Amino acid sequence: MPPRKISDSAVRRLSLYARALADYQDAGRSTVSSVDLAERGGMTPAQVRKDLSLFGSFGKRGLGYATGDLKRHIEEILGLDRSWRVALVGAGRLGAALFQYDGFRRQGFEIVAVFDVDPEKIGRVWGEVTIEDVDELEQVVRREKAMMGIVTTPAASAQEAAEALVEGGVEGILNFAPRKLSVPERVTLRNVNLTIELESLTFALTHHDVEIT
Amino acid sequence: MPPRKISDSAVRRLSLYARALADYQDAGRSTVSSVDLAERGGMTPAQVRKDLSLFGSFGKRGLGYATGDLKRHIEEILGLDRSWRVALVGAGRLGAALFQYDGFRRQGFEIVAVFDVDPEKIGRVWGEVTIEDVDELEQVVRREKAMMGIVTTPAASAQEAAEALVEGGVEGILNFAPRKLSVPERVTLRNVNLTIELESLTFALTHHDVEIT
DNA sequence: TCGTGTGAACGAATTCACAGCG
DNA sequence: CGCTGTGAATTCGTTCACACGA
Repeated sequence: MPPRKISDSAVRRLSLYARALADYQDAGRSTVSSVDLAERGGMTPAQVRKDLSLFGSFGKRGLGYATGDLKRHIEEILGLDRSWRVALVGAGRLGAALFQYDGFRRQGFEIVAVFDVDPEKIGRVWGEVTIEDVDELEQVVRREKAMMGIVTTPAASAQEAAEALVEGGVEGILNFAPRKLSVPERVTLRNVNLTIELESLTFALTHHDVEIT
Repeated sequence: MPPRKISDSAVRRLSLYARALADYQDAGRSTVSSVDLAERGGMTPAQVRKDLSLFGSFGKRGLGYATGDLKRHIEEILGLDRSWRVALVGAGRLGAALFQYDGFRRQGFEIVAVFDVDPEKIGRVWGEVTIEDVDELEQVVRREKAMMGIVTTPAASAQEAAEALVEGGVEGILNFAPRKLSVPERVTLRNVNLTIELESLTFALTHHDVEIT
């Protein structure tokens, strides 16, 4: 039922729908229309319907979508109907912030291992996990069966971290280091570059007259 | 010389070019081709040339682009040839991580005020700034002439934070709260949603056979 | 009637391909 | 020759508009 190919932006919109549906559910709405979802997420109703129709026919004509039903469908599509074991490389401030971030746990992301190079940090206990030496990364990741890795190391060590994660068997990496990583084809890579986000703002403020699409 | 309109992705690529150029400069390369820049940033040479040509003719045929020159041009285009005063709302872990983040300072982003609601945190000193009460936000932001704001509050207080920032006179907001913010037309808004980044990964891992474009 | 689902139309962004200049 | 700059071609994503079913 999923299509052969899909745009990343469509996938991200699914996440937005899931969140909006959770809110509607909390508000006691048993049914929502594509118009509802659209204004909630800042897109058009047609886009909502198109996105959803890629995966099936979840709505009822004249009525809309059943809130809980659609939410479950989307969560299943996104793979959120299970928990995900995650390894975190880099126990700096950003790593700590992500480790604590409640939104992750709530969506079923479980950080099962944390790594750093700093002897000062190795051995410290964060909640249920003990910070381990990156030298142990591959074997620990394999032992803990982590499927995804998050890289918050400095740029210089990010590639090394990624390679160890791949060796350990992760299938996806979320990279916060400002550096292009090379990973095998089979491993999915997503980058978050905080500097670029701010620079996209400065461009807009520097060129108020330019429309950014 | 800037076009009437430009895609956000093109702007973000400019940031990537700037970083790549800095690296080439450090490596002593006085000239780079669109092919060099492309493989460094994971795009095509044609795209690099198209992006740059939107803002001028910076290259020499048969030679390529002068590294330092092009870097300066791009930094000017992005507005990085000056410093930016930034207000940070939310002194939690993520706020702390961003406050410390060296990449920001290096690009000329200066966090000149930090706010929180927690009486425990208010009054604490972070480097050069003292954490202040969000009640003071508007006047402090105005006094400090902050042009941009970063929101790292919980979702529930994010809209309020954004409104106070706008009242204080900021022209751009970078929002990390998982919540759609409404701001006046003239204010530029960028969102970073960490959960969506991870969910975009879980989708990919759940549908290995689906090509994500 | 209301709102979905979807082929068709549109528009935007990327890639092609080559003329032109150093 | 090598590589840029750019119109033309193409691909991709979004929006339109309406048939259809509840």
